[in-house]
Amino acid sequence: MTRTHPSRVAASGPAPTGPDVRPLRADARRNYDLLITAADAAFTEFGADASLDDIARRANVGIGTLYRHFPTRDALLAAVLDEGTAAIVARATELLDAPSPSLGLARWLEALGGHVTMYRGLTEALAASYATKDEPLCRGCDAIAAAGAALVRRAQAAGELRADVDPRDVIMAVHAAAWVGEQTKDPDAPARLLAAMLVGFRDDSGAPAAKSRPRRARGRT
Amino acid sequence: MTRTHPSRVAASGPAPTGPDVRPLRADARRNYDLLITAADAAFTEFGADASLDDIARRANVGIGTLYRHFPTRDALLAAVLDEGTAAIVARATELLDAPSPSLGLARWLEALGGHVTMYRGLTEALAASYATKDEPLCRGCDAIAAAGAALVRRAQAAGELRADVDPRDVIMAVHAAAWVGEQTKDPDAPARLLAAMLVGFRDDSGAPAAKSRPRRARGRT
DNA sequence: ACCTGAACACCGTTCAAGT
DNA sequence: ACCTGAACACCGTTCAAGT
Repeated sequence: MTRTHPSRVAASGPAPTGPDVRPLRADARRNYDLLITAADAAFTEFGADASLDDIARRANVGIGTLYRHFPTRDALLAAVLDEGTAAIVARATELLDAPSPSLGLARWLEALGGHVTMYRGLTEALAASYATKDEPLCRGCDAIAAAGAALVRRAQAAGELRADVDPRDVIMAVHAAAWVGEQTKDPDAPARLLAAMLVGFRDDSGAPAAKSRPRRARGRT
Repeated sequence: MTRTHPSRVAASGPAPTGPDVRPLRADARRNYDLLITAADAAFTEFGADASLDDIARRANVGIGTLYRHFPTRDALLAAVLDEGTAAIVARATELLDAPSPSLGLARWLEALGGHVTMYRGLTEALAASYATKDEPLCRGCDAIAAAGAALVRRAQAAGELRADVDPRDVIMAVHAAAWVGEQTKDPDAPARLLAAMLVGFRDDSGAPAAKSRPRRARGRT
């Protein structure tokens, strides 16, 4: 039983409508679609770290075929998210016409929060790829970042947001709040924390200089 | 090469100084200590998801012995963190005497941020256990939560923090900022986000009602 | 009472063989 | 050109056999 995510756009059938639609052989195209559908179902049921073997099995496709189409998990995830990414970007341009800049921004951040929590564990994958560019998953990052930046700058121009706030911080705030939502049982915690950050981005009162010192540990490869 | 974490207390030798120190056979005790030492090294080098096999190998101990002493990864993690947890709690009682309540709180949150980033990936493990109680890793959670709550209430009593702020939200804010620090390359991002949240917790101006709707996905078991 | 390590289950990834 | 699935490497966990 897969419940539907609030931010899911009416699944208009799997469609590789990316900018790079080179022609595929008929069977390859069919397998691509089967994989997208199976992946969406598996990610929905098990989270962003669902078994790739299982996805291939659901799609009635050899595991090698999955790897041929999507050399990495992130590539598959990116493909599945394509529609949602496009929807978020479109929503941003809509909201640029909202009467209140800050409210328009808030609405968009709400939509973005829904998008990055489409699958359990997705926030983490997205945030990580957002940091280390050139990852396949970050294919839509620039578009989303640009869309968000436009809304942020509009709110800043209207004096409804501090001028020195980095638009990327605002987007990161949504990810952080979404992450909290995955960790805690309190369904309102993400909203409270995001609201607090937005107040902090708006008000000019000097915050106490609380620094957190993240550790730069060596990766395990 | 393992770098030293800023918040690491001078490693005064591995010591199971927990409240439940039932006597162990000499060899068992020795293995316990070897495992703690090896685990700390492995977690430092590879993060909180270091290979348990590798830890047992480093300790010159069978993998079964590791599981006998620490039935779960979280149990091992909790044991390794014991010293740090005690230090954080002690620091809180110290800071209850700080001249400025809000500054004392800020200093403590700084220390807490260091603690939860002792190993890469630790923030996530801690935050998750913080939500779902009774986990072994959350052995020190109550103590830390209580210590933080005292500092929060002191700041609230002094009017330096909004009265309706949940102390757990403040602690969660530190975790969220620490998580951001693990995702991004920008070393100042966690400090900026935490500062913003603290301003939001202090100021009374109604924030735009930006809600993020977390998804309650079914676990994979 | 405690230790050991083989055995099992599982997953990701590659690649030689097929069509 | 694309598909398949066996093969490999790796990891977590258990448990029968040992001391």
